[in-house]
Amino acid sequence: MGIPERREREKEHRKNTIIDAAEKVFFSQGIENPTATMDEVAEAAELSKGTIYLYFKNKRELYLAITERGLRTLLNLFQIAVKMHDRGLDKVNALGRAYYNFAKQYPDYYYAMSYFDPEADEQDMSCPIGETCHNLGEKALLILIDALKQGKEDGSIRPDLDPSKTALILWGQTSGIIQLVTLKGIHMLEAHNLFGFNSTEEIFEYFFELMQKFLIPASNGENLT
Amino acid sequence: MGIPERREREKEHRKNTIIDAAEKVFFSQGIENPTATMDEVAEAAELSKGTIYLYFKNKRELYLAITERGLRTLLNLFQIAVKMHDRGLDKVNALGRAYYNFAKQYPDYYYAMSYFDPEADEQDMSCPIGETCHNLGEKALLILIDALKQGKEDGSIRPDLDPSKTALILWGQTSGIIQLVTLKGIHMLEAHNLFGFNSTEEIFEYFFELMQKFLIPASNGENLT
DNA sequence: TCATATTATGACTATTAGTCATTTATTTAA
DNA sequence: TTAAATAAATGACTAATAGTCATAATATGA
Repeated sequence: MGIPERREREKEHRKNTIIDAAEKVFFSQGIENPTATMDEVAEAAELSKGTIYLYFKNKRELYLAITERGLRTLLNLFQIAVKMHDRGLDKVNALGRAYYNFAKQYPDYYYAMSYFDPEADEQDMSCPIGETCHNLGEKALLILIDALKQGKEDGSIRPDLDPSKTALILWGQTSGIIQLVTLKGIHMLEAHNLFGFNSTEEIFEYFFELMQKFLIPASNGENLT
Repeated sequence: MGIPERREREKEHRKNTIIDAAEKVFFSQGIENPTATMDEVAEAAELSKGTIYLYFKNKRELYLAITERGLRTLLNLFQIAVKMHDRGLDKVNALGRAYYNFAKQYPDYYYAMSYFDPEADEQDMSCPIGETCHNLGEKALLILIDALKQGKEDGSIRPDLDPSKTALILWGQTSGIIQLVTLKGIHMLEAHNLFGFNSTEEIFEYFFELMQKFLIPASNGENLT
């Protein structure tokens, strides 16, 4: 009874072939190639267009499949990052850096991902790939929450911080900074001579310093809900 | 010789009519109606499609014109916000709140704007409207920089902060949080019972508290470049 | 009133996402 | 081995829509 299983494997393999082709096409000609067509994807995959639609409901779903790959990559980096450190604070730091490095190393994936969430409507979520993406995003956030929890326990992070709330804030802030540095403001930054920064890396380091100061236990501890 | 002037005025007026129509069409059916067509815009404007293209180079430029309106609205709110307060710190606070309120009050404009920057490529910038948007964004940032400068002078903000750098960081962080709260994570937030928050407003308030703590002069002043 | 310049029109073209009747390949069972 | 049944693949086709352009309508000025 191995035939259905083999078929399933082959199906999965073909799916991946198509995603490979889609990445080639979507990522070519600079980021977010707006002229990428399904015909091009089909040609790159050496399949007919109809076949593509046998494996993916529509273009958007194919795009989501790329997003999923990006999320898996990021999650991997997160898992490595937390393993490399012992104290909670160091883990949180490493997670932030991992996020930034991911955006720099895989700008295409990052770009795809940054389009996933904002556009995430019911339609997106109602397909299996959409759900998977959602779950991967949650997993990443959970890693951050755990690191914060651990930091409270080992004393490297202020005891008055709520891990969930703080994780959410950190996530939002960090995303914002990364987006500013990597996508948006390249023109703006250059026009302003980087706002006094010598490099985009320095912007992120500065931000990091601030986060650090916020996370560590204060000598004159004040309370935050 | 008043005829050319009148013509110019009429042209401007017609342009606005078209933008009005475009807003009606683009903003209908929930945010980012992907089925909004130029034919619909033409019909809403009671003009033929060809005429639309007499006033706007393409769909993207029409979309940018909406973005411009959003930016002008935000800039107005910023100008009001700084006028309402005396101390630099209070101005900075008010600016953050103005940004958040803008996103809540004009979600469609906010959505349009959040697509302006990420997609801003050479093409966008090479048209007059794109440049105008760029300049409006810069103006907004300058208001924030000025507020920070003033805060340093009047002692309400830590003297060791660099206004430009800090403004950039604040801008990025705040955008990230607002995006998280207003666009992205609605599903995620709800799935997690708001991560311990009782409302999205509370998330923003929490964030705000943190910012406050970061901005005010520390009793045991540490140095930040 | 006529010639010129400006503004408006909508039928038309080009592009591309998505479909579906038909063909090809594989599996099953007699 | 072969024929029926099932699954996978094809590509010509349809529908939708951004953008064009030859033509028409309107306003201006002499």
